[in-house]
Amino acid sequence: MHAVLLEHIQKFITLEPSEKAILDSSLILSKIKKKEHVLREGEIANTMYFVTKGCFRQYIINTKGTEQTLQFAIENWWITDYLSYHNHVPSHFYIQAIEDTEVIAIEKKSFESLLLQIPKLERYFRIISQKTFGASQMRIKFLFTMSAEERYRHFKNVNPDFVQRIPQYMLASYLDFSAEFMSKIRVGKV
Amino acid sequence: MHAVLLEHIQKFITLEPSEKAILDSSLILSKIKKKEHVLREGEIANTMYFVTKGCFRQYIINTKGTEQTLQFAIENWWITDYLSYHNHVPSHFYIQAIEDTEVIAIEKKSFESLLLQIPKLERYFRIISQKTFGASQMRIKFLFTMSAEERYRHFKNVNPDFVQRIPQYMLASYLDFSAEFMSKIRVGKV
DNA sequence: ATTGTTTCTTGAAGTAGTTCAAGTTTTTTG
DNA sequence: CAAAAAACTTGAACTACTTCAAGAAACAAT
Repeated sequence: MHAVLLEHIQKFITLEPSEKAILDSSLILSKIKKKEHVLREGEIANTMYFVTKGCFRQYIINTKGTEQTLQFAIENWWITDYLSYHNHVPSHFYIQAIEDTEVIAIEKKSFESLLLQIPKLERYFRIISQKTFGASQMRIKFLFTMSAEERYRHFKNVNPDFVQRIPQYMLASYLDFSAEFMSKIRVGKV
Repeated sequence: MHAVLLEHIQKFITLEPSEKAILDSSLILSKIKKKEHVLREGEIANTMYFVTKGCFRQYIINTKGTEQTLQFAIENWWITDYLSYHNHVPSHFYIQAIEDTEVIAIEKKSFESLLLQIPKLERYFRIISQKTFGASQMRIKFLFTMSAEERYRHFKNVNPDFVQRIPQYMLASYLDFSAEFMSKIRVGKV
């Protein structure tokens, strides 16, 4: 039923049939329409989302009133504001669907009870969050060492399909330059 | 014996006396002299470090030959290159002591066997790596939204003692501006 | 104490990117 | 298929930072 998540989990741990059944019965698939938010600045994040189809983005609104995307979450990614989630503090971020998106949403309460029922899941989440942090380190490395154009070319090489799929101004802000500069890079006027 | 780590772990999970004993017997404290490296670019990270005293930094050498610090690890922080660690690929980073430093170093093998003996530790590492990732998201937010001077003032407000403790050029690169510009910010010539 | 090494400072010149404002194209929606 | 909304483009003026080169200060080691 929740085949996508189950497969992802089983890349890292092995589940008994009984555990799969528990998982299956405690997860709810939910559909989020394009442009809908699942988290806004100031709210406390108490849900984790696993994207099975579509795409979320995490963004902020800066002092100039411009949106800046900090992260995308496509198929097979978990997303939430972990700091708000763990520390019960208001979030600095918005999380929004940028396409019609299907997710498995888990509330903190059900998440904790799921971990009690299937302690092995702690391992799964431990491994993926360590890897996610590792990816975030690489992201900072790229931001520090590459020019705007290099960041764009590199991102496009690694994610050719994804680049086609999203508004270019969102990608520009994710790569930390302006929408106008993105336009110039793409035309080659830089 | 390894009181610092034990305390840190017990902020998140509760250990039985027997589990504490296992932990205690399987951990080794090690001392790293100032400027010594525990990881170099190209090597595969297969050790995790928990800093009990002193300070590590993770850095790269950019195309101009300048060192750029991506992260500091002080007391109570775990550090390694998680991407290299999990994927068995050569690291992009250096990890170096910037003071005489005491760490608990755990090799991948002993780490895995420790997790088998005390599965509860999965939970501990799950929680701290989620929080660490959360912190990394905030770091990217600050890099995106604040000017160089704002980043410096903010960092100094949050970590007044730490700023005193490290070479300013390392902090400059961590905040993503040049050592010269740091100097000008501090004097107020900007 | 003296020498070498590391870190910090200063100013002048340069540049990779931003900002603004306006127009154009593409996509979405009733 | 119109009309509205969203996304993209363009050029000109600007600026927050970098780079370079050289000297000064602080620190460490014999």
